[in-house]
Amino acid sequence: MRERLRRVLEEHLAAALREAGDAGAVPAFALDPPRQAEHGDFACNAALLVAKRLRQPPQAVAERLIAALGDAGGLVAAAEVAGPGFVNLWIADAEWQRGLLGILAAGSAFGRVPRRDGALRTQIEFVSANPTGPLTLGHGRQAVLGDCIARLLEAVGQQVTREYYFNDGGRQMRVLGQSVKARYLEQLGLAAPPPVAALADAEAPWPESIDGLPVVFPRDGYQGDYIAEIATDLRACHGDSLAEQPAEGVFREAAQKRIFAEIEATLTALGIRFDVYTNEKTFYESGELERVLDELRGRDLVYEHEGAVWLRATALGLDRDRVLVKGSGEPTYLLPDIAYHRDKFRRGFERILDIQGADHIEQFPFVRAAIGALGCDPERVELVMHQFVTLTSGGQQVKQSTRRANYVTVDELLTQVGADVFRFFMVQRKAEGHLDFDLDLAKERDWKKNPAFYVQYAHARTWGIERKAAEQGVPMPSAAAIDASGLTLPEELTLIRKLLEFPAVVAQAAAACEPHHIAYYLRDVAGLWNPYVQDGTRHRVLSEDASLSAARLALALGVRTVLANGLELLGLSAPERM
RNA sequence: GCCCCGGUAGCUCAGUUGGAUAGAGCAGCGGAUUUCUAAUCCGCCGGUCGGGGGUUCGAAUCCCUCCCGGGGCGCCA
Repeated sequence: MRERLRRVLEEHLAAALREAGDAGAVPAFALDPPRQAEHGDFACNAALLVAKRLRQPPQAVAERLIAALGDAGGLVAAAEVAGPGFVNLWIADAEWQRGLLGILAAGSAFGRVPRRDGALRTQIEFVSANPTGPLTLGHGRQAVLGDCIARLLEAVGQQVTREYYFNDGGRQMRVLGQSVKARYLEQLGLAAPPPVAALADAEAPWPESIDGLPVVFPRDGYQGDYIAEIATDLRACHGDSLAEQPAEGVFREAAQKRIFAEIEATLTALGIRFDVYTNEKTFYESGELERVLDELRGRDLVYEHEGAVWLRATALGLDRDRVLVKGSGEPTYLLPDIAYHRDKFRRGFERILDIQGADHIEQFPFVRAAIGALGCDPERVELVMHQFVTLTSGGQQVKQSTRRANYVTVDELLTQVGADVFRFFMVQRKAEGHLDFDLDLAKERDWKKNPAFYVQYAHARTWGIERKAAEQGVPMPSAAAIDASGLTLPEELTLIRKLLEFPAVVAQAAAACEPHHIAYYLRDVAGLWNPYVQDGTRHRVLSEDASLSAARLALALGVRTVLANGLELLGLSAPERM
């Protein structure tokens, strides 16, 4: 409808410009629902934009535009010039009613509009946590954010691959193995646990031994309880027979295996499935690291300094150089990351999206620049950055400390609030801002207060009405033969207008990779629908008037369609009753 | 010191890529209904958009500058 209107306006503008001897193109003008309902269904600023070129005051241009427009073939019910030269347009009721039928006809496809720029093959990498411990709230936010962006891109026609990149070698995992072995030895009475005070404070003295027993727990070890649990499991299976085994072997492997299984279980509980898991080790084993290094060297982007191999990033416009291979001969994370990103291109992805926490963004420009130097188009690699999550409970911020393993995990929160609420809260803020997770509000079970339930309940209500209709023997309207002309109340037309905005909201959210727009939009729809149903004294959906009842049932189906499709985009369930 | 991200109502945050009188939820206040310390409905209050300058018909939005908060600036990932 809006596009039809836009085309008509464009024609008239082009004609006016031609008449004035201006051969230039029609500028891109706004045609949007204004903030204030009194300003019409759509407001257009075109007259303001071309006034100068026509050498006429904007108001006069607007007047002429309206005169030329007429009723645009029954589309427009009224038009006015307002303010400095806006054209406010009112759409005929019948058009809105027709629009509702369009929603019902499209069904689950409503809002899923493939964009003109085609079905890109898109790869989206997120979470990518190494298996050293349970997922934290920051990971949780990234997991939900990445998955929702993937859903949005799919909705506009892109072919999305969800990918998780990890490293089960390297220093982190070495320390993990050492941590588990230390707990194992402690449980067997062969080692002493480090004092609590020393663990809590990085500056505190670290004893070599206590009461004749050695302290083997690493200074920078992983302190979470899950480490001790893994050790306990090993003891249950193998008794004390592992005491002489190296930390690198069975300890590290057992820990990695179990922790990864837990991460996958958490992601499954969140409703997230990855298509591909890529291990950093792949690039070591395939010799790809050497090749990348050689190619960079061939472009004079590599040099040696103090025993290390450096990337000459300053030659690529960055502010400093970075180490690719440490003096120990071990690559830093940067080199495999470059190899990995090139691999993404080689696998044929046309668009590459990295979701990263604010602490990792420093890395991105280097990868991107290096990729560009290797002949890949850096424009195709995009970064979505997100800030951290703080947890508030009882008006107080819950202190989180990674070092002391004193943090709330995704799992813990999921058992308290459930996946739907968790997802909604995580995706409801824009990514670049800090997210304050209000635990009290998340645990609130009153649908009126908890925004996730508020939306879901609005959906469930459409089913409640359908059940009521069935009880009363009122048939649901069949999509082919709906007469929506009875929907004339202002609140009904407002609702339809809102429902029809959905495809534009999806398109915008997808284009910007900003799923929070969907969350806000759904709350708005629910905020119109819930009071409409609640206020049953003024207008009941089901009444004596059979055709009016049918029209309002159609409205309920329209609301259900939009809410269900929107909840799906956010990965929330759309319950039929609550 | 340098880089990135934020600063909008008491709190948590939106603000459609420059549009008209800046919005929502919660909190607060008032009224209505109501058989309980509850619940529901309606209404109200609430703002120098961090400060200052600039760009233009028009700025929360774009540019410059300063202030505040978070994160980063490693041969850790």
